[in-house]
Amino acid sequence: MLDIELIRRKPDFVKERLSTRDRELPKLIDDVLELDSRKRKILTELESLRAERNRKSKEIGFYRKEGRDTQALEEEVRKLKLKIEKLEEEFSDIEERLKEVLLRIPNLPHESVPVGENEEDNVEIRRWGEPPEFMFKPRPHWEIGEKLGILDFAKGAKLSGSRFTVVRGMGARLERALVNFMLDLHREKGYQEVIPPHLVRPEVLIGTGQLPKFEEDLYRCERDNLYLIPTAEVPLTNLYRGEILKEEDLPIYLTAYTPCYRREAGSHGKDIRGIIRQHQFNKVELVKIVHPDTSYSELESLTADAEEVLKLLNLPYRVVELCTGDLGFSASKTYDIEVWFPSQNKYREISSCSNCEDFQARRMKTRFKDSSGKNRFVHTLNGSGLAVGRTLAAILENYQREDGTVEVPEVLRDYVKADIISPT
RNA sequence: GGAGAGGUGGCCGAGUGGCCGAAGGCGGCCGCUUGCUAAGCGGCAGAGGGUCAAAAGCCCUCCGAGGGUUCGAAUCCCUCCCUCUCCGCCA
Repeated sequence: MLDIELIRRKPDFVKERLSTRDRELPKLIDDVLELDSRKRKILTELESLRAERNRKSKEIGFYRKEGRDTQALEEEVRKLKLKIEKLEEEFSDIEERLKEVLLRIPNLPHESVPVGENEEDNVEIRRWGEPPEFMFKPRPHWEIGEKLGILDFAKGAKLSGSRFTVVRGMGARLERALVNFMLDLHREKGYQEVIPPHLVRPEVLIGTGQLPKFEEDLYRCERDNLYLIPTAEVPLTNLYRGEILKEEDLPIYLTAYTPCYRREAGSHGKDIRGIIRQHQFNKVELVKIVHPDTSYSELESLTADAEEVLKLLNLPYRVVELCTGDLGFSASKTYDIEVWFPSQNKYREISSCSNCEDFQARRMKTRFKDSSGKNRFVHTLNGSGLAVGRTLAAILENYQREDGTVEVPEVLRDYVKADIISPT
C-alpha cells in the first residue's frame, strides 16, 4: 500500500512514478485524493460531535452524583447520537471505498528502474557462464525426461489435468537433492530455515499484495476460507505481520522450501509442454525483513545468494533488471535471474528478486522501533533461491548427452548418490 | 466433533457501567547517586488518526473482530475468530 501522506503531499510525483508502469494508474490517484478529502471532512465533523457527546455524558455522571435532574441533557445526547450514527455510516462507506482503491494500486518503481513497457525493455545487467556447445541437436527437457522415465506427463494429466506432472525415480531424487542443496547453502549464508503453512488466511495474502487484485490466480479452499500459497514469500513475509520489532532484531533472513500453487489464469497456451509452467511446483524461497536504510544493498546480496546456486550448479545464466512496465505489483525494483535453455536457445526466468520497500510492511503493519523511539515500517525483500522444477529442467537440458543420459552436476552427486541419470 | 476456560499496552497482570487508555510488576529510555557489568533514587514512554505551515496544545478512535443495550461500555448482551485444557478421532 502506498503512503497516503505521500499521495497527499506529492500527488504529481506519485502519478508520474505510477504512469511509468501503466498510463491508466494516475486516475486512481485522483480517486484517492477525492475520497481522502471527503473522508477527512466528515471525520472532522464526526469527531467534534463525538467530543460533544463525550463531554455531555460525563456531565450527566457528575450531575447524577449531586442528585440533579439530567433528563434534558440525556435527551440532547440522544439526538447527538442519531447524528453521529448517520455520519459514521457515511464515513465508513467512504473509508471502505478508499481502502478498496488503495489496495489495488501497485508500488512505486524505484527511481533507478529503467522505464519501459514490457519484457522487451528489461535491461541485461550481467551474464555468467558459457552456454554449452553440443555436437548434436539438444533436446528439450520434456523429451529427455520422458525418455529417462523421470517425467510422466500422461500420469500427471490423468490425476489432475494439464500443467500437472508426475516426477519419478531419479527425477524425484534429483529434485529432492536440489531442495536440500539449496536449503543447506542458504542456511550457511545466514538464512533461518522455516517450514510454513501452505494454507493461509485472506488477510495474509492482502499483506503481501496477492489480494484483492489477483484472486483469479489463487487456489482457494472455500469451506475454510483459506488459500493455497502461490509462493513461500507469502507466509514468510507475513510471519511478523502486525508486530513492532526491535531495531536490533533486523535484519531477519528466512528461507523455506514449499510447493507453490498457481491457477495460471490467463497464461493459456504459454509453455504448454514441459515443466516450466505448472499449477504446482516446488520452490526454495528467500525472504529478508530489513531496516529501510539497507534494503537496496540487501537486494544486491539476496540476488547474489540466488545466483550462487546457479554458479555452483554450473548453469549459465544472466541477470536482468525489470523495467517499470514489467515490475510485479508489490515490487519497487526487481532483478530476474534467467537460466540458459539450450533447446529454446534462450534464457528463461528461474528466479525473481525484489525489494518491496515498505509497500508490504504497510499492508501488514510490520514495524520496528528505531533508535529515537519512533515506529517505522520495515522493508521486505523476496527472491527465489531457486524455482526447483525449472532448475531440474535446466539441468536436464544443459547436462544432457547424446545418448539421452544426463550427467549429475558435481555438487549434487553426494546428495543423489549417482553421477549419471540413465533410463530405468 | 463434544465439554470447559480464556483473549487487556513490548511481556506478565489487575480492572464487572462514568476522571480507566487502563493499577502493579518486568523489560525499555533519560537523569542522579555509589570507585567496577550490580544495586538504589527520580523522571519519561501504548498504537493509530484529525486539527495546525510546524511544534505545543486540543480532540477522536483502539482493551481479539463485528453488532447491540445505555446519556455513558474494557466492563452487560449477541455473533464470529483465535488460544489453552480434557474427551473423541487421527499421521
